Amino acid sequence: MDWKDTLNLPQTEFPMKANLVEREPKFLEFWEKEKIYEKMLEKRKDAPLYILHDGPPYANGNIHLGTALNKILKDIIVKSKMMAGYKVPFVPGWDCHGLPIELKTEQELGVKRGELPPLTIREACRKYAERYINIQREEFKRLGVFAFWDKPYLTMDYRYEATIAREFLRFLESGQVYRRKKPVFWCPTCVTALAEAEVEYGPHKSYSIFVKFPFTEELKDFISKEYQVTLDKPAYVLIWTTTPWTLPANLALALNPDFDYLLVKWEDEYYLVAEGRVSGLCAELNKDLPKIVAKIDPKNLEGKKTLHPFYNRESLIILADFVSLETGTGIVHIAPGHGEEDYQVGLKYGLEVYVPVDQEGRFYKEVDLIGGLSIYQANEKILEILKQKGHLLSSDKIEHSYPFCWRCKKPVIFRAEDQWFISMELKGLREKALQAVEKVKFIPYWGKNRLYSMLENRPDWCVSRQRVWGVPITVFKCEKCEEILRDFKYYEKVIEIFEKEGCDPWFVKPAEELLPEGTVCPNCGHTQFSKEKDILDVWFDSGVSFAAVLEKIEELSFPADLYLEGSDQHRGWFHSSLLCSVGTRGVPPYKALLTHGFVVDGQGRKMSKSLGNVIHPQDIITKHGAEILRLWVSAEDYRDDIKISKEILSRLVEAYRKVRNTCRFLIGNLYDFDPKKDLVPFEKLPPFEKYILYRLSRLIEKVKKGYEGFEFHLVYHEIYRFCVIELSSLIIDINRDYLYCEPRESFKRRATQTVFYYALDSIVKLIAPIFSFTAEDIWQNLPYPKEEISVFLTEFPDYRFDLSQDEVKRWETILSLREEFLKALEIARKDHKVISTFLEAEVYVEAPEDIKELLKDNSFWEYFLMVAKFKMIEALDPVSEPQTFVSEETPGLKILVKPTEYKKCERCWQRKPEVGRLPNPELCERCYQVVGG
RNA sequence: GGGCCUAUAGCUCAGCUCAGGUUAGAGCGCACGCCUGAUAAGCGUGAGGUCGGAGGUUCGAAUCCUCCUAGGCCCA
Repeated sequence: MDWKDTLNLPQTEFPMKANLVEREPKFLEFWEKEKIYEKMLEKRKDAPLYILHDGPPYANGNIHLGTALNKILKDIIVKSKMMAGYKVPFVPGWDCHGLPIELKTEQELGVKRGELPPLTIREACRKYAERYINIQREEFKRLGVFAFWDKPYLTMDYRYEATIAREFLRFLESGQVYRRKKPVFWCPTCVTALAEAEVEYGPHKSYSIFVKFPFTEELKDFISKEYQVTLDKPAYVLIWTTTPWTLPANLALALNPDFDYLLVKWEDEYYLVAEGRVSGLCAELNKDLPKIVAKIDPKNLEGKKTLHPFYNRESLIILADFVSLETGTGIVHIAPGHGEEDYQVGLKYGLEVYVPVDQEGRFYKEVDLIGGLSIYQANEKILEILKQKGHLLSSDKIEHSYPFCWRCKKPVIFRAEDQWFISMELKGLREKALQAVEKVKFIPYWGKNRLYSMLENRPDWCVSRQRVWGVPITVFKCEKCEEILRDFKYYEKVIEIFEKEGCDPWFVKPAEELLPEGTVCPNCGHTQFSKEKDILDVWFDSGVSFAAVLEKIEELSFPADLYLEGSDQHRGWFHSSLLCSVGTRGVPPYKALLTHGFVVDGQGRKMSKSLGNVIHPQDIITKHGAEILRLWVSAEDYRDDIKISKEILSRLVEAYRKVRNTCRFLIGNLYDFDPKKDLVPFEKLPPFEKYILYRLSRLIEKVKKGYEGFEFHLVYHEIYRFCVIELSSLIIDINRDYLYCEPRESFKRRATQTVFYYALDSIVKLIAPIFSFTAEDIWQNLPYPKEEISVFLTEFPDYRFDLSQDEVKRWETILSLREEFLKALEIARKDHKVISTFLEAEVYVEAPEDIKELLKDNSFWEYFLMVAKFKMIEALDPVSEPQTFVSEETPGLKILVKPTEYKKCERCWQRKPEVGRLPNPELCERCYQVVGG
């Protein structure tokens, strides 16, 4: 007969193949239909709040692996915190305003800047953002992310726009905002100022010219007298520049006060250069070493003047620390209107912020010689003029790193414009921000250092943009005396309008309709006011999200427990949020900051179209399922860069199958188990089962700790390892005989099932934040009554199964002895070929005194090693028995494996002495009893 | 060019930042073998690392210091 029918084989509908790609949407549907996330929150309505505040992705384009990684990490936190007993309302957001969308929209409409009225563009931008919000929302949902998808926050919501304006006014009113001409990155193509974040660097070909600034008579005299030299030939200060077009704006020449300068004679002319550059210059200019005429202390020259190389005016000699010896002549041409450092040092010397170039990069008509030319045309013309005047020493071209506009990819320039700034100093914003950093917890710890040094060094925040898709800088100015209205009372009406209609009206209504009736200038009594035209930097929009979201939405609270973004956000959102919050509330908007790295390919290189190594989330979802993406996010240590490759994915797929299959085996063997009545109390369990449960409680401990410390890769590895070792390779393999062959109700079988029950119950909950789809799949297939309709409505297990230290040690020794026996058995099978399966083996062992005690229970070891016979004997002789295995790990341990003579029980396949001697010759005693003779 | 970070077996990670100390661990993959009552499964054994490189401190360094190389983020 076929004894198979008498066994308790596993039974389950839970499929081995997950078919994730097809089945994931069904779980998404289930979660949505059953409102699982809402129920989670409802269930924890009185639990302590945990606020993870979503950093808004830009509402443009599809999601990529970086955004997917970010949202999955957040989801793992939302779910794990919730299952650890917190209430975690997660409101997703989108950043909607800004140049990229405005440019895209113009492109789609086929128009250029300014060709359409602001409201038309704004309307189109709004539609564009909406479109991508919907796309991205679906993509995020597909990842299995739980959130308030139906009520996200959008920076273009009317109420949000009103908040942005209000928060700006707080800065204005508190005296932290000023307007000043200042060089900023300026894109002449897009005709706008750019934020630092909107500029990218790349190689660029520029001129490389050496220009002569003639000494004034006064300077000649001074040097002649002071240094006892006769300047019988023309004398010049020599400078090097890559931007000839900035020469018309030159107002000064800067020397480093710490360098020595030389007056040298080359051919028939005198030049002033830094001593440290002379030999370098000779090489570059292909000249012989010059004759040194005098060594000059730059401090003596401060305040002296040269002539401009082609205009009839002078250029002031000044001192500046930033002048270096790396390139050029050690003397820097200063144009305060066209460079940040130039501007800074210009302020110190009281230089004018002179800008002869208009918004589109053309010289103003009234500029001599080059009026009306673009800066590129001017480059050529200036070279010509310099040559003509004999003031061009050398001209060449070089390739170097240069800033480009992140949208149009064209080179940008530095150009001073009237801009609005939030001051880092006026009200001590920098100091307050630095102090606030001290109060924040950083994960990893070095984030603190990074944010700190950025705040320490950053310039004032230029918040104005000359565009329309954004929130206006709500400032009224008296048309007569130019007084700015700073008091909030002048703006209450506008804010109210914004709340109801958004900020469109600002662009079309006259000032008097936006101001409270009867407003008069507090300074001069005038009644006519003008509106500011610029809009706010988008970083300000997202920077005030704490005010628009955390403070406004009832379920949330300020400050947040956690902000979680990529490491670039130290200069982005982490930074702007901190400034906005500290500047208006005096405290940081977050208690902790968590940073992750960037997604790179298998070789650690960044993903780029040009390298052709880009992987899209969609590729992985349609091939493996979103679950694999979630595993990837959890398995990798996000503090470093996060690698992804085909090999990494295939390892994840295999790990996934292992976990799934292990759970499937547990499910299949619990089909007749009712925890209510069949559960064996821990104290009554046999030692091995107890040990496994002890290991399970250690796992639970580690996993919870892993979640708490945001170390998800440890969670992943620990759970995976537990499935492989403790479950699959140990108790499942060893106790399989009990499950299949012992009577259903037997103690041995119920004891094993008890372990399975605890293991399955724990694992399904512990993996849920990561393996969300699969945990739900398992939950829906549990063979016993479920406590909740979804695994997400449960909490992490808190079983504690303790063993004494001695008992744990004992088991560790038993397991290492087991490894020795397995080695011996494997050698007997593979090398000596005396057995083919361990079930056929007889094991004889000679043991050292200290472990004899552990090896004396023959039937335990027969069960534990799954062998036919186990026997400890006094002495084994490797000489007479050359097949004896001598342990290296455990000195004195010798093992001899022999094939058994016992016959195989046809039911349980174990070899037993009594097989053949019972009424049923095919069976062993146990099986004979079980099948009832 | 500057700031911060990373570099341990083919892959993913432990160990290492603020305590330096036995032959550097795990799982997967790979090779070989077993099983065929988890079966597009399962079990076993084995081979893989001069801890990115070079110096230094120390009786002793994957762990501390310096420099270099490669890569990432941010800035110029």
